[in-house]
Amino acid sequence: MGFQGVYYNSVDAKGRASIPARFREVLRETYGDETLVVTQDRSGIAAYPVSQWEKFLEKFAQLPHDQFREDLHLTTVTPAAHVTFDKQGRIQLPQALREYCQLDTDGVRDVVVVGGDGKIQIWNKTKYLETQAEAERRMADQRQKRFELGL
Amino acid sequence: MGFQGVYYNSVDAKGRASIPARFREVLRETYGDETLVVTQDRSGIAAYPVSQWEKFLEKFAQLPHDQFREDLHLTTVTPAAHVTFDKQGRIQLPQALREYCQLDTDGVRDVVVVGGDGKIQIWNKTKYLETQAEAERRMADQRQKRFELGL
DNA sequence: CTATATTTGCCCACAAGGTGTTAAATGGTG
DNA sequence: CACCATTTAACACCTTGTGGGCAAATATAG
Repeated sequence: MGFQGVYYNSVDAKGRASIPARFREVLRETYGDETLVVTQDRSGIAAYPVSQWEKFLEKFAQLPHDQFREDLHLTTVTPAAHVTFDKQGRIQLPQALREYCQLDTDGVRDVVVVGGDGKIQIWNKTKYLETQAEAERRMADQRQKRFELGL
Repeated sequence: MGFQGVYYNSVDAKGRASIPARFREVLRETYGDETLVVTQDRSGIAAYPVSQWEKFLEKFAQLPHDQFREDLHLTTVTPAAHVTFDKQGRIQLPQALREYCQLDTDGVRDVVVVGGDGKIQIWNKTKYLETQAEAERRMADQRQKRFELGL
């Protein structure tokens, strides 16, 4: 099983984020990795097992040199950083990424760590709740579709 | 017969909720499951027998990558957690879900556990009563429809 | 190039949260 | 009213997250 679940955590004054023990376990056991690659992702941070990230890089290298590749390079490849865990299971988030998802700024410390298969996402909690609320509002009109899926 | 009935229960200080013995029985005998998958559902928590949840996931995987799928992923797939019963028939509700349905916060402990076919719903009791009252108000205008159904 | 500040990593200790068990309370049923 | 099933309370134990101190590394200023 991949990364699964939503966890409310916080970053400390030094910009360290705790990654749920469960996720660390999956990282080791499913991916055999000890390291994550963190980068930007739709106003949040995405963290990938290194092995997965490397697979992505190979595909990326094959891309034709067009606008898409350039944009992807700028937004995703360039800001990426390899991070390792300290003894307490925390990773150090690069300052650039913290700024990018408006952490840090005036005492914002609450983050939401979300597992989505193959990757871990780290959100500014406020942003997460807003995004979620919007999605929910849109979903309200889709009861029939939900029902058809067995929910 | 599926899950049926309304039960007023409570969550303990650590966020565990008792699931009615009747429901546990149905879970075992009708679905052959020992585990539930809990997730968000319209400001409450929905709990599905794992087997049902897996069927849903298969259908979900087939969906085209559009807005609806993304919203469903964010609100339903992502926050899901597998939970098992302890000796007393309780399940541990993840913190994120408790917060989502405003449990826990300032000593709110009362929940309503409702059976709806194929799933179990867990509501904040206050919210449940409000929702119920609204539904009843809307129903007042539907006497004809009710009559046609033989009520 | 040296001195001073800032960041980063490492370690410890504490607090909060989760798990399991036992015992008491509650509520339905005969 | 008494019995039984079931839920709730209380407790101890373990895991996990969080904050702080300190030293090494890096950056900044003199």
